[in-house]
Amino acid sequence: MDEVRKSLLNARAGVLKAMAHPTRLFIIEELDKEERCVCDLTEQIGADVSTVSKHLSVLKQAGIVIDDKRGNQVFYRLRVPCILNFFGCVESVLESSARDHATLMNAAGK
Amino acid sequence: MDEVRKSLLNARAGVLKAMAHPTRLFIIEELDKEERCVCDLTEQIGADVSTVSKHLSVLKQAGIVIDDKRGNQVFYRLRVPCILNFFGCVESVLESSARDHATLMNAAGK
DNA sequence: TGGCAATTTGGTTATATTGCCAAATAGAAG
DNA sequence: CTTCTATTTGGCAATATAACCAAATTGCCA
Repeated sequence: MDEVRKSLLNARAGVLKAMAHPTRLFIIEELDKEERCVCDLTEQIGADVSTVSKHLSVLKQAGIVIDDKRGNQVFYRLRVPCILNFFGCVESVLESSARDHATLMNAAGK
Repeated sequence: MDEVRKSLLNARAGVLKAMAHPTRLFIIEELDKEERCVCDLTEQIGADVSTVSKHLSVLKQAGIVIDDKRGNQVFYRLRVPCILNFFGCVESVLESSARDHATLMNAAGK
């Protein structure tokens, strides 16, 4: 496989991998509404602050969010809002899976 | 966090996780062109057949591809072509990362 | 039927991820 | 300057992924 293509695929996979976690998807959705400080996200998520902080650093390193320190709080926001446009398609994957599953169940006489 | 929302986030993360690997992205791109048998993909990828087969089963279980056995070959194709629409956005994440990185480098006088 | 070709599955090892706790940092406020 | 609050970092244990090899499976075809 072409070296250029390989590194492009690696880069893309990196972005997807950063998104591929329920907590991080939650963060992305929340940040799409408006910026949030770590403390607010932590309260919403209900996990340890250090855990949330690490999720945020994964998103940051992937280039998905950007941080802004004001006072002793750090506010995060989405850098690339188009990210959420993807979910319509993800949803259609989920729906067609469910549909096929139902079809199979019917075919099986359940 | 709401239980319904939690399970939706889990489902979405599952689809993303299935995509978040260079080899699987490669497969998705190739299948977008036309269906392929495992042997063709294996040759293009240059990994062990069993490795490719496992990647395909990950994609299949996530509902991204569908398989069709004909003779002693198995052909895979995309179930939801819209998947590739996402990459424009992924690319913009990568580009803005690169741009910011360059900006930082300049600011640092490199 | 016996054997070949394509694919999947099981097993193993190496590596990566996740979540929590504890400790380190950074800034605000007294 | 000391303390309190917000956040990040380091470390650890549990779990998940990924790649390969070997073995099992499935369908052709002689």
